[in-house]
Formats: sequence, structure tokens, C-alpha cells
Amino acid sequence: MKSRQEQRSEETKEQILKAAGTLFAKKGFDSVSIREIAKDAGCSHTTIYLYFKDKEALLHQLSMPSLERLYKQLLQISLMDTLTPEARLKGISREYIQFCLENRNMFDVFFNAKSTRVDELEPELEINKLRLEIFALMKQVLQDCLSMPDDELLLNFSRTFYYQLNGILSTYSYLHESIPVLMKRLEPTFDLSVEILILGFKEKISQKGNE
Amino acid sequence: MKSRQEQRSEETKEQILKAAGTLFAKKGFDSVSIREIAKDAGCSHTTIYLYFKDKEALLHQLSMPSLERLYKQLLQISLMDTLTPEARLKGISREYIQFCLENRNMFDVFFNAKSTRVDELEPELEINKLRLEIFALMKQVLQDCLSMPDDELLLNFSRTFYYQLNGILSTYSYLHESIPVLMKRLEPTFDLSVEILILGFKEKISQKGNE
Amino acid sequence: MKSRQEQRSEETKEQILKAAGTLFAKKGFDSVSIREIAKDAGCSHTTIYLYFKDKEALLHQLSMPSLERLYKQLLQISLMDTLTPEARLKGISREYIQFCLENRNMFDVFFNAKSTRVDELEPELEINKLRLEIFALMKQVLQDCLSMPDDELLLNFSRTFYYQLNGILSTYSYLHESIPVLMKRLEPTFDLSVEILILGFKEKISQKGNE
Amino acid sequence: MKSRQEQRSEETKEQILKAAGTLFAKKGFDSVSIREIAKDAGCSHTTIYLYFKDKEALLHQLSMPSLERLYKQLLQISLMDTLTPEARLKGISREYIQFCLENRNMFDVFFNAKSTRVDELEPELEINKLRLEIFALMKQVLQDCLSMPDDELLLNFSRTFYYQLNGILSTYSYLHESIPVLMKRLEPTFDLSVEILILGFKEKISQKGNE
DNA sequence: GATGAATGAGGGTTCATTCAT
DNA sequence: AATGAATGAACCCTCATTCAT
Repeated sequence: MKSRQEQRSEETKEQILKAAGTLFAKKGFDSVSIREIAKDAGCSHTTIYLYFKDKEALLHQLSMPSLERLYKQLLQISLMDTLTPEARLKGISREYIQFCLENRNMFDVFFNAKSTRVDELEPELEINKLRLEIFALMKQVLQDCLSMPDDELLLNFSRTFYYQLNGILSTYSYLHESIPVLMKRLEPTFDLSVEILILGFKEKISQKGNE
Repeated sequence: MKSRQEQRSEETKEQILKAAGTLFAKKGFDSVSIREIAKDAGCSHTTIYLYFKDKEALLHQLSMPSLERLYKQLLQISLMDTLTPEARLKGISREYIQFCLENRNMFDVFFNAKSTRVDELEPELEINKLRLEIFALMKQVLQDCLSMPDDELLLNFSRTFYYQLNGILSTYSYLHESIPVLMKRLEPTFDLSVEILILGFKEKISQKGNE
Repeated sequence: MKSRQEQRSEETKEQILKAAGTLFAKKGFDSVSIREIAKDAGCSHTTIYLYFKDKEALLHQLSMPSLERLYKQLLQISLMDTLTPEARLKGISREYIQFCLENRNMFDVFFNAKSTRVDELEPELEINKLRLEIFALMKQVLQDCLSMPDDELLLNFSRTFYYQLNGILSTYSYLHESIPVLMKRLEPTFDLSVEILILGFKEKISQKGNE
Repeated sequence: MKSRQEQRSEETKEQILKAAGTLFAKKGFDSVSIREIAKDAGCSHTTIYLYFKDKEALLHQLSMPSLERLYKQLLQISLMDTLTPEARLKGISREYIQFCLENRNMFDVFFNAKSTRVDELEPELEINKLRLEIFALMKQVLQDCLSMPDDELLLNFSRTFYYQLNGILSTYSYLHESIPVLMKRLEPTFDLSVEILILGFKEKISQKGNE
């Protein structure tokens, strides 16, 4: 059982993470200062260093749980066998987009490794690993959807699919609309995009077959 | 006719813009210092303030000509009637991608209005106008390609297409490969993406027709 | 008789002193942090403040016993009547040098009163007293060595002798060699220095006698 | 001819150097902050960075000219053939001591390379070179003084001599007396030290001869 | 028109120290 | 007796910007 002190400590840490998350998302990693985070978290800026080695560590501790949560959600959807593969693909797409929009330009950090230094492979690797796993998951569902072998073509299809999602994100991640409103308004368009792609993929396959 | 002094003055300005453009593209807006630009431009850092109100003004003055150049190039391709509409669409896509990659994180600035200030609407609007024109141009070529009316569906197709391009960009704009190498390696994939989309669009249209 | 608690308490204090001593000696007063000491002492950094008013107090409490130990060792050597006076002088020199080198930059603190505060005269005075006693002891042995009266000349000889030792120390106290290695390598040189001085002293005396 | 601006600039730089010199000498390199220097120099702390890359650069720019000046003075004395070698040696000693005392614990910096990092050899090397040259110069004069070959023994004598000087310095460099007063009071003692050493050296040589 | 000099605000980080438990 | 949490002061350093020339 936790003592009151421990509880307070965890609260502080939580508040720091929360403040940092919000600020990073709003302004981008580089543009947020430690003092700014501290202010929003309601503690001294030095307190942050009690819980995180440095600014970058804060970022990584912040990203990993979110990403892991995302991955689990996507995995769950991919396993729903009550849905058709195409429905699963759409579900995954929606979830992915919604998550990334909710975390706005944190998305940059997650997927573009914006703030990683080449000489520090460890933390980067973990994120990269997750990124790859998410990509692999999408590829898997896409394969189910198209009933095709796991070949070079599937890889390229997956890339195209991945581009599409990221394109949606980068197009909308700076808008100042609230997420639910945005999702409501654009979900049909997003769904259409997925549909188009699937149609295109299938057509491409049948073309290949006819060659 | 310009006096010699005026000429020199314009040269300096041009060099500042050139240096800033290169640096912003290479390192991103925030990571470039005024002194760095001045050094590359071969002038004092204070000189920059003679021509530009502040760092941000420099950025905006910088974006417009580039974007205009891009627009003209895209327009040119769209008018090449020796090419099939699909070839034109591919050409435009390649050009657009290459341009944005070459200007790397500038892309953020151009298309995501990252650094716009609320109090200065003018430049922002101009950029937005161009952005919309580029979008319209793509839509036009897409329409030619699909021989369809200019309706809601075309609009959504265009969005999907636009997403795809931006997705490619956001996926690759942080890689440390040189542009030519990158383009060589990924052009087939990019082309495939465009193909898939067109196939998907056509299929969607024929589905609609059969309803 | 001490209660178990008292015993534990003293142990902790002892460990703090030991850790601080080692660290100060190795890295210098300023470069050692309280937390570092606590870590090496196996306690929390706040515990240190239970036993010592502040960092400086720790330093002073630390210096005295060491210096006293040194003094006792030197005294012991000075009383070894199995040795010739010259051998005693050499022994004292070696011991003194070794001690100071082992305590490296602590030497600064001990002998140069680097970190003394004006408002707290007590500890400083004690250190000064010990310093003077060590000096007096060397003077005594030097007198035995030279069979001369305790006059102005002896005082100056003692100073010269003291300078020599300190010169050796200040020359070598920053080297990164281990003490035993260093001593082994340079002991002959140190011994030579002492010899030279004694020869010089004797010669000076005989010159004086002939005047 | 210098413009007024250039003149002012040089003045500022000079004042920074002067302030830094005094403070380093008084408190030691590590214990002096950039802001402290700026305050004493009457400028903003950022101004310091206009003239010096960083704190360490300031230190090195500060040390080199002084050291070079010292070296030239010592060299000059060593070449005065109106003086006996012994007089030259005494002169050199006095000059060296006076210089080092005037620069108080800067002496630490000069001769103990306190603040040098191993990875930056350049500046350290220059100082080391000068240090060695000064040592070589003393050795030369000592050789003239003793009319002996340049052998191992001479090297050890030089070391002993060098220790003696440094011993004097380290003994007195923390006192709060003014230099002229100090020199006046202790010069006879310093001279005596040199005398003693020379006598000792000569005696040692004659001993060797008789073996 | 152009520039070197100078600055204040702010960046991340470390530290000795205090407080509540 | 002992500790983890927390803090303010201070560290070096960089920046965009202004001022006098």
C-alpha cells in the first residue's frame, strides 16, 4: 500500500507528464522549455529532474506508453473476427488517425523521430520497434483483405496505405478544430480513401493476373 | 533603371534569401540562427534586419517565390498535351514530391502554416491562395484523368490524392538520404501509389455507375 | 556504554566522513557534491545534514583527525633514536609528502586555508595550530640534524626546507599517476632534494663560522 | 589608425581580461562565474562571448601573454653577462616568484594545467611548451652556475630547484599581504634558499668527485 | 546601406539546502 | 535517526534584436 508521500510523488510525476504531453503536442518538442512545463505542472523546474534524467528522457517516457496503448488497440481490432477484413482495415485506420490527431504534433515525435540523436540508439530503437510493429500489423490486415501472398507487391501496397494515413494526418494535424468535430466531418472522406485504395489494390492484382 | 547601389542592395537581399532558404530547408526554421544566415549570405547579421522585419518575415518572403515557382512548374506539366492525363498526373506528383523533399521541413511551413501569426494575415493568405490553386490544379488533372464531372466525388478523390502525396512526404521528409538517391529508390513506389489510386478511383466510379 | 542506536549513528557518521575524505582527496572540495558523498556513504544526502551543519563543516571536521594522524606519525618518526637525525628528516619528508599526495587537493585546504570563513575562526585556528606544530617539529629535527642553536638562521633553514616539500607537492599534486607508482618513481629525487638541502645548510653554517 | 569604435571595443576586451585575471587569481578558475567577470568588467555577460569562445578560451587568452612576458624576462636575465651565473639564477628566481605571486593562484592554472581537458590538446600544449621552456632555461643557468655536464644529475638538481621555487609560491600564494611588502619581507629568505641549494649542489658534486 | 558592439531574455542543467514525514 | 520531495539560486551558454557609428 502506498504512503501518502508516495502518492503525492506519483501525482507530481503524473502532472509533469501531462503538462509536457500537452505542451509538446501544442508547440513541438524544441519549442517547449523545461520551465514552461514546470509552470503548467505546478512545480519547480528542478523537480522535473527528480523524475526525468533530462528533457529527452521526459519525451521518451511520454511517448512509449501512448504508443503501446495505440498498438494494443490496433492489435485488438485486427483480431476481431466478427468483422470482415476490410472493416478491420477501416477500423484500424480510423483508430490510428484519431490517436495521432489527438496527440497532434506529438505525432512528429512518435513517427518521425524528430528529436532523436544518432548516438543514442537505445530509446530510439524502442520507438522504432513499435513503429515497425504497427506497420507490420497493418500489412497483415491488408494481406487478409486482399488474399494475396506476402511478397514485394504486398510490401509496396502497405507502404502506399501507410502513406495515405500519414498524408491525412499531416494535412489535418495543424487545424484548430476539435478532434470529435473533425472526425465526424472527415470520417467519410477517410473511409473513402481506404476504400479507394483497396479497390485500387484489387484492380492492380487482377491486372497482374491477366498479364 | 536601377542605380548601381540599388543593384548591390538587391544582390545582398537575394543572397540573404538564398542562404536562408537553403538553411531553413536543411535544418528547419527554429534551428537556424540569424547569424548563421548572415554568415552564409556573406553579410553582417544586422544587415538582415535592413531587409526583413524579423526572422519570421524572412521566412514568409522566402516561401512565396518558391511556391510560385512550384506552381508554375506544375501548371506547365498539366498543360503538356503530348502526355496522357495519367502521365501528367504522375509527372505532377513527382514534381510536387521532389520539390517538397528538396525543401524538407520548409514543407511544414508552406503547407501547415506552422509559424503564422494571427496579427499578420496578409502573407498567410497569399500562401493559402497558392496552396488552394495547387490543389485545384491537381483536381483538374485528376478530372481529365477520370473523365468525370466536377462534383463532390471528384473533390473527395482529390483530397484522397492530396493525402497520399502528403503522406509520402511526411513519411520521408526526415530521412537523411540525399534527395536524388531517395527519389531514385522510391520513385517506383510513388508511381505505384498514384497508379493504385487511379485504379481505385476508376473502380469506384464504375461501382457507382452500376448502383 | 553506547546504546545500539548510538553505535549505528556513529557508524553512519564515520561512513560519511570516510566517503567525503576519499572524494575530496580524489576530486577536490568543489567538485564533489553532497549527493555523491551520500551515495558513497550509503545514506541519503539529507542524513549528512544531521551530522554536519553544511558542506564546509564536513570538510573541517574531516581535516582535523587526518592532520592529527599525520602529526602523530611525524612525531613518532622524529623520536626514533635508532635513526640518525638525517634519516629521521628524510623519513619525515617522505611521510609528509606521501600523506599530502594521498590527500591530493585536500592539501590545499589543509595548508592554504582555502575555504576558511572569516566568521568561524575556531576550526581554522585549530588547523593553524597543527600546521605550526608540524613546522616546529620539522625545525626541531632539522636542528638535531645540523647541531646548531635555535636562532634566526635555523628558522630560515626550516622555511627553506618547508618550501622544498611544498614545492614537490604542488608540482606533483595534479598528476594522474597513482601514489605508490609516483612515490616509487620520484622518491630518489625527493631524497636527493633533502640531501642537497642538508649539504647546503651545513656548508652555509661553515661559511658563517669562517667569517 | 583605429576608429573610436575599435578603440572602445579593445577597451572592453581589455577590461574583461583584467577582471577575469583578477578574479581567477583571487578565487580560482572554477569559482568564478562569467556573470561575475562581466560585472567587474562593466559589461553584460553576453559581451564576454563576443570576445571569447567560452570560459576556458578566456583563461587561455589570459594566460599565454603573461606567460610569454615572463619567459622573455627570464630569458633576458639569463643573458646578462655582466652578472655572475649565481646572480643570474637569483635574479631569475626572484622574477619568477614575483610574477607568480602577482598572478596569485593563476599560478595554479599556469603550471598545474588545472582546467585542461584531455581531448583538447592544442591550447594546453602551448602552455606546456612554455612551461618546459622556462624549466629548460632554469636548467641552463643552473648548469652555468655549477659548471657541470648536462646529465641526469643536472636534471635532478633542476627539479630540486624548481620544487623549491614552487614551494615558496604555494606557501605564500594565499597570504593577504601586498606583493611588494611580501617581497621585501621575504626576499632575503628566498635568496637564502637559492644560496643553500647552490651550496648543496656544489657539495654534492664534490662528494661525487671523491667517490 | 551597412556593420560591429552590446544586451536582456531565456535555454537546459546542477547544486546545496530545507521541509514534511 | 533517517529520508524522499521539493526548491531557488546559480551555472554556462545562445539567441534575436537594437544602437551608435
